[in-house]
Amino acid sequence: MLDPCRPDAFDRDFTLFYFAYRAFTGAADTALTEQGMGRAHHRILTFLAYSPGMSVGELCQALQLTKQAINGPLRKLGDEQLVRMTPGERDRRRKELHLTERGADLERKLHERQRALFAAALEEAGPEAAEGWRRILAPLAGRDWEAFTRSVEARRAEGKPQP
Amino acid sequence: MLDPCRPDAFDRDFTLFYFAYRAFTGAADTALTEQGMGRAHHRILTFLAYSPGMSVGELCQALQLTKQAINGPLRKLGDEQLVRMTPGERDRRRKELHLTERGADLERKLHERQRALFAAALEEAGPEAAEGWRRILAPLAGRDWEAFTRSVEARRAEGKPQP
DNA sequence: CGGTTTAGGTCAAGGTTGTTGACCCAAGTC
DNA sequence: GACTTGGGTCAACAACCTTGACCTAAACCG
Repeated sequence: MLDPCRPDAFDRDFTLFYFAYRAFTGAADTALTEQGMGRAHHRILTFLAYSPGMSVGELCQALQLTKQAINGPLRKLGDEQLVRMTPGERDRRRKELHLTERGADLERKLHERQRALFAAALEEAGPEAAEGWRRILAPLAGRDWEAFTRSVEARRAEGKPQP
Repeated sequence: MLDPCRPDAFDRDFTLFYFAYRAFTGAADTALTEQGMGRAHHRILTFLAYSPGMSVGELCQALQLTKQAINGPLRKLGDEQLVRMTPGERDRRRKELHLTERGADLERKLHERQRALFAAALEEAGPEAAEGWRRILAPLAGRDWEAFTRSVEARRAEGKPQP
């Protein structure tokens, strides 16, 4: 099954990956540009939608950006009432970040099309398609992804008991 | 099957997408940085591996970059004997771009790990995983991808008869 | 308690990477 | 011969991110 010399089929997958990612982010980016925002804002919204309650530092680590780079976009999102920042209960130095109603709405709007495309692919190709996608991407994403999801679930587990 | 309000499962997929893409490009980028190259060089190699014979203009369109932005990286790749540029047969204004042996070697090295991960996922999850991956990504990639693959196949069909 | 570490914010300088705009040549088209 | 097109080049500029230094407030610790 494995051609050791050159499994050329993958060349196509690599360019497909590139196109898909660019379309994925590009659509949201152009929508945001009209509101004076960009890639960074998009990413923050995406991450907070999946993982509410992150701190600034965790966000920096997840996005691999410095705090200086994050500060501008994050402040703008706060000013626009899209992200709420509350001091942590146990450690008030931490800022816990959450989407506001408006922020969640915007995130939904940004990914409306992508969700629809995902859903359509599931309808057409069945849930195995989504499973296949995850089984390919997760190994590609590697340790960073594992660490990230672990931290997300830890936060979730911790938040549930005392809401 | 479709929750119209918020099919929240996809939030996770979106962050996974981000991590996977970053890991995918990041690995190659760091490898290239040591040789004074970067993202753009990586993309050019990837695209030429899948689609040999592209012209400079087609490459610009595929990568959505201006000719000024492409010129530097492309020249460097030529200087390093990684890419060969030959005037087109029918239209000598066009430059037809191909990987050299060394270029193909480098591309293989850059994607070695990704190929292995793909292959491992196929071993483990079966070919449906790769099919699922493509059935999700292709709709996401949209028209640009369709147009691109069409042009690639047209070039292939044209090149075959008279090599 | 007082010293040290940690989370976060801010200012400044610098680099990389891309853009637009103008101008050029050589090769094709009419 | 006039015009268009593929490609190259120079220059100015903008977006974005980096490093590095310095600051506050809160937490930790002997």
